[in-house]
Amino acid sequence: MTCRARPASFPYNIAFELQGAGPMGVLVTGGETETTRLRAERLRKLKELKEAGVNPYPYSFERSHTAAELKERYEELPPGSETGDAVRVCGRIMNERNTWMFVDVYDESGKIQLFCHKESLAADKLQRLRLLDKGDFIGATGTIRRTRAGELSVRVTDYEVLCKSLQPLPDSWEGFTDVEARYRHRYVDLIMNPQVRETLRKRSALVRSMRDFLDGRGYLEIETPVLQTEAGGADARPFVTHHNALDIDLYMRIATELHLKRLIIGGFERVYEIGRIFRNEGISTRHNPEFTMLEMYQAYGDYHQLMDLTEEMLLEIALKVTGSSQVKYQDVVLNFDRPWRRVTMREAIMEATGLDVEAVPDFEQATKEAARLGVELGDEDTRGAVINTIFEEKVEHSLIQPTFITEYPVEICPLTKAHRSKPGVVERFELFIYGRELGNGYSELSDPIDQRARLEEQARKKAAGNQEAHPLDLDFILAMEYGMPPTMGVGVGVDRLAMYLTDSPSIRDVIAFPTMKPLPR
RNA sequence: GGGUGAUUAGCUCAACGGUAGAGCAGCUGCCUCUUAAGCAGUUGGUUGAAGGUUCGAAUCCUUCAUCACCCA
Repeated sequence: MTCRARPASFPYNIAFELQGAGPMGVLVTGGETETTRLRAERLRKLKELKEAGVNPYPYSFERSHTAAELKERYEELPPGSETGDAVRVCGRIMNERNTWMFVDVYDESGKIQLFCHKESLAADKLQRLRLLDKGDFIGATGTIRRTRAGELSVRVTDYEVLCKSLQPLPDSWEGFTDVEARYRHRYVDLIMNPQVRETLRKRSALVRSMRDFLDGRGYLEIETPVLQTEAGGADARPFVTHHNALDIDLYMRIATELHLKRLIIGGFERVYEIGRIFRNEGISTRHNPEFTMLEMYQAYGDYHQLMDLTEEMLLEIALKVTGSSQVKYQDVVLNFDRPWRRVTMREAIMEATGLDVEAVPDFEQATKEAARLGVELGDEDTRGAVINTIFEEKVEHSLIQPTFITEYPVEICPLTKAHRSKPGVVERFELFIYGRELGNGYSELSDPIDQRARLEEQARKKAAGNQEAHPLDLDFILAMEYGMPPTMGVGVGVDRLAMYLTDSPSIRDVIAFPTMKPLPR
């Protein structure tokens, strides 16, 4: 049966689908394509290897050195010199020159060149090299030499195939640059673009130093539920899922806040979680539907101490990940040295627009001021919400260097303690870097009666159709009635921080497998 | 959600109403020599999908899909 003659009812199976491929290996059925041909060549070589008694998918390989270890160890070896030092190296074949005389093999640490010459490699093994392709894995035994051209090499005396690859790799000279293909086939992106591996390594270092910082100060990392009957703790739409045995809908968490506070109520004084958060919102260079956030809570502290701690932590992370407190990001240099600027929202708006929001008495006046400033409003329904929108429109984008904005309107902060001396505002800060929100912290509201009133107000908004309003989590209020000590708590966007510390323009660059809309079958 | 743009060989890109091309990869041969991929030859396409206009469409129009950027 030919592919083209295949009736529509032909049963799909993976082996058949893999026959053909569209652009960048997007699997399709049927059709004689270039990929089919390239793949068929590799299948032919695979068959020939098997016929020659070679297992192209063996079980292990005992390596003596990585490429980087050899480079370091033989740094002083002069060009043109041979040693008798036997080594065993392995990795992926990325390049071949002069009909397999020179083979570039990459392991995770870097490149090592294989030198395959008839003087040292048996004739049948030499001939069999031609059954290999770029992308295959190889393990080689040989002796160390440095070529006249100065390239550290292994003079191969024997080798074995460690994996036969069936898919052609992109052109290594022109590179693999198609953004969509890179994200959809991240494994190819990782093979071809070393920068991608470096970015993910730095992200790993970031998370590690974040943990080190908190663990070193006695914070306890505790995991809280992803599946919840109410998704609270933030203004966001949740994902809904279903539990079959219980036959109930569950929501995926949009914050870890309400559970971490329950732990404070339970007696832990320093807790944190670096956890995956899910928000059912749009996708952009700054938003992925699932992302990672640090939330940290500490008893007996307030938002002033919290700003100090946040500064200290982020400076330490920047130093550990990038080696400097001065971090180049896109067109600017971000200065993480302390102290960072702290300014109230009122002052920031006044500075940018001349408007003193303290002189704005109510919602009606606030909307008039917004209109006067050319700020378009959406579904803002309170004075505080309008002021916040004015801030977002007129100030936020200008906060390039790390800046704490403090004293938010009470209406938009249902989980925050009222300011101890100023009416209408709460003890909250948001941290802005490069014009974007990176962190959010406050003196946590601990009055159960006030908390209930604020969440009931949110629930009214939710009932009225505001899908981002907080739900009324009665168990959370019950917990709070048992008593929560004065507490400070902060959330920090790990992905956005990773963007800054790796100079990545898109959040997708710092997520190994970003969310992609599926292609039609 | 709105606007703008992109989608052509495995990869990177041309061709912009008149015969679908190049480089690299692949294949064959030669060569035991290097690093921009040794030399020579050669294969490879439902131009994202479906309609439409036209003597003729990769090119113009419509719808759809995906991605990017900007705005909300």
